[in-house]
Amino acid sequence: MRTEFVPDPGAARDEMEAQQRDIAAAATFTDDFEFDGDAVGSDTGPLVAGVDQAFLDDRVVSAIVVTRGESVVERAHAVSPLSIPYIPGLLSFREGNPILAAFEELETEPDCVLFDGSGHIHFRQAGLATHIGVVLDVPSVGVAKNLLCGTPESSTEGLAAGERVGIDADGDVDAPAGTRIGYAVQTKQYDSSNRHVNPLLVSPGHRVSAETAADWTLATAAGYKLPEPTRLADAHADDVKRTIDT
DNA sequence: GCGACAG
DNA sequence: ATCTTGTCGC
Repeated sequence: MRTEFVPDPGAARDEMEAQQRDIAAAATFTDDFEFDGDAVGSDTGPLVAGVDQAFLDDRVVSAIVVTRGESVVERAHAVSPLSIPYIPGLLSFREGNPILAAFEELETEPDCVLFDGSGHIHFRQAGLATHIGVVLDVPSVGVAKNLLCGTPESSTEGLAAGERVGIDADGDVDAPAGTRIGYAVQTKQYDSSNRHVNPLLVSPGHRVSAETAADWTLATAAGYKLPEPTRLADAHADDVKRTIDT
């Protein structure tokens, strides 16, 4: 674990931003290995983990669910106190350590981790998925429901399931304009209905390319908008939260 | 000064 | 993220 990159909620804002630039420099937005879509659906394929959180008053439940093909390999969670409020662009300083606490409870070593939030799609190219991915030095992907920054190369409205639209860096991103930082990914869509499903905003966290990040998302989606590992982690976090109550 | 902004 | 029942439309 890269302890020098562990987030410090007590740091000053400019120090947090400086650390994010260092993390972006240490991150890799290229593929570490070949992506095998068929293997992902196999029971002998890669271990994919989903991470999600549920909130209480001033505490947070961080849940991790590791899957391999159709089966769940392991579930883990941690309950932690929240030290700072949510600040756009500094999410990892609020939720990073709680997530790392859950990872300490995890025995499995995932081949890829799906985080709820952005990775490369970030003002300083170091969103939650990138930050934690670099700290743990594990291939990671950021899966968000809303776009933090960047500009779609074309309309992301009415995409069919399986389609993707590139998201490029703009003036809000600390990267050359036009740099491909992610994709709007349509994992689910109603074909014969008036209803619409908004695409997910996917970006590489660490050790994966933007294209592969989108591939992982589509390969682990199973009929629902969210990738299966993420859905399961979401449900697990809620279960634990209900057990604790208020 | 105003707007914009993952969870 | 969270507070929450019904309700619209496959």
